[in-house]
Amino acid sequence: MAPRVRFAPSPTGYLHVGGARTALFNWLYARRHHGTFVLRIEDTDVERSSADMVTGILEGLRWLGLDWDEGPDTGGPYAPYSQSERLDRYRAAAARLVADGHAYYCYCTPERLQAERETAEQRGDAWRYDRACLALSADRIAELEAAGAPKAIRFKVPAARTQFADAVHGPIEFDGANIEDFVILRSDSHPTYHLSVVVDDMEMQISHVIRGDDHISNTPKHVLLFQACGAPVPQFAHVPLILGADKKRLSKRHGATSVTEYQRQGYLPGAMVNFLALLGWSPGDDRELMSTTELIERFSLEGISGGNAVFDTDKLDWMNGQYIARLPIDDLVQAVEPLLVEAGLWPPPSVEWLRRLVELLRPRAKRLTDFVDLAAPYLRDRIEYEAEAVEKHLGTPGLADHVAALMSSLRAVDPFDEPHVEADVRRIAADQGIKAGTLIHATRVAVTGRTTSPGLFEVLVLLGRERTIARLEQLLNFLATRV
RNA sequence: GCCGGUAUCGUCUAGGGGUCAGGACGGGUGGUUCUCAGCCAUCAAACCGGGGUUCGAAUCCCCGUACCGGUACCA
Repeated sequence: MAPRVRFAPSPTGYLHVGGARTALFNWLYARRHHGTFVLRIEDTDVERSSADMVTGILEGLRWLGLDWDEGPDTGGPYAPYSQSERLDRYRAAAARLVADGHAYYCYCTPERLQAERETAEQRGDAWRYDRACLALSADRIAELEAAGAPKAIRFKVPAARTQFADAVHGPIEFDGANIEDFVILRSDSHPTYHLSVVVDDMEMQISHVIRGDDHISNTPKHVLLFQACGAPVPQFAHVPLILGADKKRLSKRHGATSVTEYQRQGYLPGAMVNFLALLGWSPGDDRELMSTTELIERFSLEGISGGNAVFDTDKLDWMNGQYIARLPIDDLVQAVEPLLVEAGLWPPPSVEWLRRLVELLRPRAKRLTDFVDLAAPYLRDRIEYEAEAVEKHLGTPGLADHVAALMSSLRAVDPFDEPHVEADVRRIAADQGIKAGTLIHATRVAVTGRTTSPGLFEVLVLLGRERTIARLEQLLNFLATRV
């Protein structure tokens, strides 16, 4: 049977890279096995959830190319896909559990529970709910009801051991004695996470639950709930967490954590997906650069590592550079264009010209945003000389004469292409009795203001004769004022 | 504290009773060259510790340690 998996983010924040990876693993699994990828919004925490966050999460997933078959916007056979619209189902399920004897009403006040925990803590003990309300007499219950006491519903955890098979960790077992009678329905009649996930996974026929490692200790509760509801228990796969460089859970302190932020910083979605896929998963061989199609073909739950993984920005940068290098040139130009516009580096002389510029700059860029700085000298009229460039390359005695010689020679070069321009520059250097490198470096400063650039002859040809000469002239003026 | 998980180069990982313990990022060195980047070559770099089992353990078992997660009327 085709698997049904789901990604169930809670819209209490943006799409975190950890969440994105969980979504990716689910998506890859669904696509690999021709199953269904369901997107469900877990917004039972009304206080902390917001519609904007939902929008942001959907946008992040779309940017990564993770499309869902059923979800809050697309609908599907098990709609609605937002938990806030499914509250009646949770209440019904909770009532059923009470009726079946799997759950019971609890009138304990949060204050009392809190106090118990604190005193236990002081003794150094763990405190689990003492089942006070399980033993309530009928009279007492009537009394509480008459007084209108608020009541929650707790699940009656059996004493037996609960076991489940985890696709990445193998068999995991918990002793019922270590699991307290957890609340499934709050006194305000909103479900807790445990109830809502299970009810939804059950109703939505989810076959595989692929989620973060941090849910392992919740899983026995969920297994118990599935069983109490008489539903089949899905296959679980708990994927390790993503850590920062200091091995702490990845957070704002470590830099960007939201996928939107990575998008803004100039990472390509393909690179992001490839990188995330390799964080905690391996195809089993040495392949690193894989297209989404390949990822789908090779993905398996067995390939997921058991241990947490550190998010290595250096490797992401490398990978992004690889994707930039392989992107079809027109796509790359299109991606860079808005950044240049935004930076006021617009318009270029022509589309072909811009394409050539991007081609020259491409191997030097790790992120799309790098193009802005890289391209700046070519898209501005005035060249500003960097101090280091002046110091290193403009101090040659008699440089003005050499530059003047080059300038007049360049006026006559025909055609103005790389081989001819190169031959010309080298000839002038020889005529002037200086090393070609000296003239090349000075010319580079003239046309870019910098010490580094793509190959000089390519740059000169890109700029064209007129602009090259204008910039050499600007250099001459600069040299004149400096003496 | 208790419960659960994890442990191979700095990082992501492959492998798995006998291997030169492989790859990638990052780092070093060299080559290409007008610079930078890229590309190519090359080097350094790891099986958490202790006990078993075994002819042989990094691999299997036990213990310990470290790290991570959970321990809510959050998700």
